[in-house]
Amino acid sequence: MLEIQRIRKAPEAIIEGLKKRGIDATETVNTLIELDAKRRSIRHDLEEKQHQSNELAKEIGILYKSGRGDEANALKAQTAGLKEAIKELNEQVQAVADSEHELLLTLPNVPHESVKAGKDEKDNEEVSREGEIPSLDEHAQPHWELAEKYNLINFELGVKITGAGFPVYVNQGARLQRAMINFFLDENRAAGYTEYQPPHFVNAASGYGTGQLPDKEGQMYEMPVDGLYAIPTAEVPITNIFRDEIVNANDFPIKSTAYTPCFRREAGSYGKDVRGLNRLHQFDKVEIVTIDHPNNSYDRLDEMVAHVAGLLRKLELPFRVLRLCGGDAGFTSALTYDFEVYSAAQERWLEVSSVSNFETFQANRLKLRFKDEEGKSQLCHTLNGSAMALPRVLAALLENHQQADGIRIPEALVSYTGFNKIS
RNA sequence: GGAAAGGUGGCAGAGUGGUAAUGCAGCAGCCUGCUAAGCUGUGGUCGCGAUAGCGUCCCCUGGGUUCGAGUCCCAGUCUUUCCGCCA
Repeated sequence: MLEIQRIRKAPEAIIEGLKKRGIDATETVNTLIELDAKRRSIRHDLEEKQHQSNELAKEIGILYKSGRGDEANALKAQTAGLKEAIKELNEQVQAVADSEHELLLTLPNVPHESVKAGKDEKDNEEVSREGEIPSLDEHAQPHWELAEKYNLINFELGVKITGAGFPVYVNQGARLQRAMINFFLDENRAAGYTEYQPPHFVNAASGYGTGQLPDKEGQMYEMPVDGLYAIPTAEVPITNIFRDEIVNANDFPIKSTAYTPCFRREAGSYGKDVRGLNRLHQFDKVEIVTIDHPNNSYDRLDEMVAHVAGLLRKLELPFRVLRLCGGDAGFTSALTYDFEVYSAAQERWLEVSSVSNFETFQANRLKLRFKDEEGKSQLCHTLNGSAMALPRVLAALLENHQQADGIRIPEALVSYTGFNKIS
């Protein structure tokens, strides 16, 4: 959620920035400014009346104490009108604040200056590319065939137990999953991230805190009896650790990592892209979350990007980094870098990680702040990224490292898997 | 699931109708041969204001009673303890 103060201060900059997303926010911004002015003016009146009322109550108290009940009763008569006015103003201010808030929620984050205007993924900019795309022979198979051939993943079994999109990993497939989780967590920990094991269900307040609610409600699995939601990413429980907190500026940067399964309904996505591991209802992911001072958040973003690149390098996967254009970036993001690994057998790029700086957009809803040098509360910047999402890494691993007699496990993973080849 | 007790500032902890004691911690300043010291100041929020300052709201949440609510009433919620069930 954008800060109303920021809109009030520089409405033109907001409107200009949002144009990169292909949004004309002129009307919304103008309405917001009107509502904001109205709210503050009513509030001013309200506070004045409340002040009068407080003063009167105080006087009445003093009069009673000194035994001058008659005078007190005379004053009491004056309070009736004030009370009425306060009640009414209160309702007015609430109504204006509600519509202001509602409107504010419709505005996405303003893109960073480096973000190009654009409509969709075709307008994303490639900022770097690394690793060699293997030239596979004609017998090269996509991962869903490899998974079956080597009995790594059983999709049908998942359908029997639960439903489509809930695969069962078996044997070396299961061990590889466990190995990757440990590998990623160890790497993240070595890079200074504190490891967490958070709940896999969250309450509604946490859903609102990170912005899954109210807009993406249909994307989460929900347990209405208990009012809980299955997490779509570890970002939700991890970031909400810091909800309503005033963190110590000396602790910056606050770096956290967690492995969790992720649950997504993926309502409305069908077709080719859902084949195999490309789109699942339950998958494993190791997430990194960073909280930092506004002055340092972009340095931190670069660090996180470098860290994720290091992971892919160790997995010996060819990848490219994209800076998402305005139209393709997420609602809450100011700047997002996507990592895509080339899937040789599918002959296309697969998104394996996404690293974003949300600036204050998330912190504003979370009320996540720190005390600046002057002792004033200021919103933190939050960033997060996947490091990494397992299914597509697994897919790329299987496809890119396939050989005639099996699948080669990259060096860095061998001590985790306990085997260097899938056969 | 049953019963009881209880949610007060970063923490501890008073306050049963008159507008949030006190201690500790943190921060800022001052002082200093009593040195694991002393003194002073310092909660959050939003609004007005250039600063100083002024005001509003905040004692789990939402309602209610009252001139006035941390305190009384109603509803909800969470925590703790005991019992039951249980990996």
